[in-house]
Amino acid sequence: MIEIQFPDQSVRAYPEGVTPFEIASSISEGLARNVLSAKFNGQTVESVTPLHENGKIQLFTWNDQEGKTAFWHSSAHVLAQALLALYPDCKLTIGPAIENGFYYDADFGDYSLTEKDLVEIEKKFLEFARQKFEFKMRSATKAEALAYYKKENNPFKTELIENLEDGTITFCDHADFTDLCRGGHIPNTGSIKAIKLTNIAGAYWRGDETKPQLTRVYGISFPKQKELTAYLALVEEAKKRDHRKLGKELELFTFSKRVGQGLPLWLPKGAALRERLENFLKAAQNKAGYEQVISPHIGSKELYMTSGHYEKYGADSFQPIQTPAEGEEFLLKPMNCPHHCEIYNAKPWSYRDLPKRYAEFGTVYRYEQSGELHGLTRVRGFTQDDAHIFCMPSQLDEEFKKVIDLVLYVFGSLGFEDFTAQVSLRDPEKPEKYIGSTHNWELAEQAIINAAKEKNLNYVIETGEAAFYGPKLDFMVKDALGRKWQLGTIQVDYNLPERFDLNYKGSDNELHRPVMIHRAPFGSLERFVAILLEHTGGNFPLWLMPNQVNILCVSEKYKNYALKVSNFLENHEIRALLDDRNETIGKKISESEISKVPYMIIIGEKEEENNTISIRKHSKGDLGSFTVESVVDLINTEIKSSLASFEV
RNA sequence: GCCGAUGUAGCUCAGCUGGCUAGAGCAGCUGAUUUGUAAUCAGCAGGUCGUGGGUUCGAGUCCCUCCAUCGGCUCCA
Repeated sequence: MIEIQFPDQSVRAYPEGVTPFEIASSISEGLARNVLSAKFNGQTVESVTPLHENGKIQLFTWNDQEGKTAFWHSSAHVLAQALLALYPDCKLTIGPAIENGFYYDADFGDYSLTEKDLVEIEKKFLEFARQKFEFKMRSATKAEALAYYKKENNPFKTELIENLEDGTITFCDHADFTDLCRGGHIPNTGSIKAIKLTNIAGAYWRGDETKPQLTRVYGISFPKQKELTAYLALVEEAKKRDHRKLGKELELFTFSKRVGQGLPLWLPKGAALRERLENFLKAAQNKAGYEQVISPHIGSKELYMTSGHYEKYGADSFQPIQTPAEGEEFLLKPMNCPHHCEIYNAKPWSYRDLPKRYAEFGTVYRYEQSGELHGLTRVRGFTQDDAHIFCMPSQLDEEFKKVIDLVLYVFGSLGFEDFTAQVSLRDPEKPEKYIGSTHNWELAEQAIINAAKEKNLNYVIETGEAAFYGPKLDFMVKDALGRKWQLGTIQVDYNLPERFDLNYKGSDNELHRPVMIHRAPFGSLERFVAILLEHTGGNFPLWLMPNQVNILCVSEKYKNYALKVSNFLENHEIRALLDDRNETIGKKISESEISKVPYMIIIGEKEEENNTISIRKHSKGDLGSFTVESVVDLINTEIKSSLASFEV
């Protein structure tokens, strides 16, 4: 007998060789039916793996992420089986579970798979799934594994196996299909009741641009048809919050083929919104001791050679502009840091002057590959809410934490709660990607980790994600469709001060090197507005709204009174628009609701007589009759309550 | 940049396997209506069917080029 401990700490005895599935059956028939995967002593095991020692068991169902992962991982096996059945010459590579579903990469040779083919593949998939094939793991020696895929003439699998240690290689069989696999399956294919192959894409073998491109088939599967239907409805709903769609509908920004791809044009409402964001941050930065600076949109090529950016990105950038007579070379400014270094260098500094905090809403231009452009989230010209802090090494920790406070204030005031902090460190295996001494990198990485810990950030560490000159703390958020984007960023940099020979006179009367912090709470105004649009669905916080109030006249007769109301609001700094068109009140309300204006003031005979107004709240309906003064209070109270407080 | 898909009026879309002057709703303009909490009625106007080429008696529809967009990959200072 062995002793099995459950997550609630209770312990039960089972015969040696018991499987997780049998354990589930011993608890309840329902659990046995629903159990999808299991962990034993923290290790993922098959639900049919016999257990031979005492240990802790965790059983997972569809309600657990682990259960879903096993479900989708197993679905990938069935997808591979279906692909091979329909396209016997295709070469399978890998197919993992992902956050929402799974994919499989395969080489179809000269055949190019299209969406029309997906229907057939789905059919084949379900045909296999229904047969309740069991997933069975088996070990193989390296020689056996290689022999199998040599016979299959599959160079991709062969390459994978070459890199594996002999003795650790396992296969998973179901039906007559077999695949190289580490494990983690559901008991059998029968529980996969619904499948949707969502799209086809190209993907490079092993994620390497220089290697062959494979065809990737994405899919998602469910234990019930109903859940697939609900999922697809959810995706449709999310598409309505797409910032590209809302930006057009709300007249915030546009693009023009003639201006050029990836170059956003801000329409009046969008520009005003953006300006409010800028003013909001400027006010906080003033409080926090920042000074505004301004730098030009181009800079001499030499500037970026000094900073090291030219060497790193020069070849893949917009190419230098040359002056007609002298042949001098200038680059469109791709980042503000080198300019700010030269601003720092404009005069000598004492340690008493530090930290210096230079802020600029700096518009920069970067050549992004055409296939990379995406609405406002990835563009070729954008404005960073940039600032560079030059401080003594002893001030670094405190300055870094102050920046975190500022970022949290910005996120708080805009209702962003759903973000993760990502500590991006260098990849120790690829030192050639980075500049600067190991010692400085270690200092900087430690400073960031300390600050993240001390500020109680919920952070994850990603190696290999650092900038080439230093590690970063990035604030990541998801868009409507769950894609991750970086918004705020804070970066520690020992390298640019070195390259620009920045210094200050210390108390010892010697010259010392300052440390530099790059930071941008929004990241870029473009991306920030995009994500804000998707998070709010266009219902921005009231203080940001292009129009806060629509004044709607029941008929043109009440225009004069409406004008008085309009002027009153304007004098109280409320953004109100008067709709005195010859249209029915129903139509005006409908249009106002569609344009998401937060408040409507309705003015007719009653209101004019009693010197009142009636208020309707967007998506809520009629609030009743009020004085004009009370509207101002209502709006100001709402604005105050939505803004976080910022103390320095 | 790579793989795949898409491109018809300002917007959202219809136009079947190629066949008369390319349609609708919304928005716009004109007129009537002066309206009470999500769309008043009528009329008018609006398109070289993304671009350039080709096939054909005939192309919005088929083929190719380029451009842009969308979904991924790669990249992201």
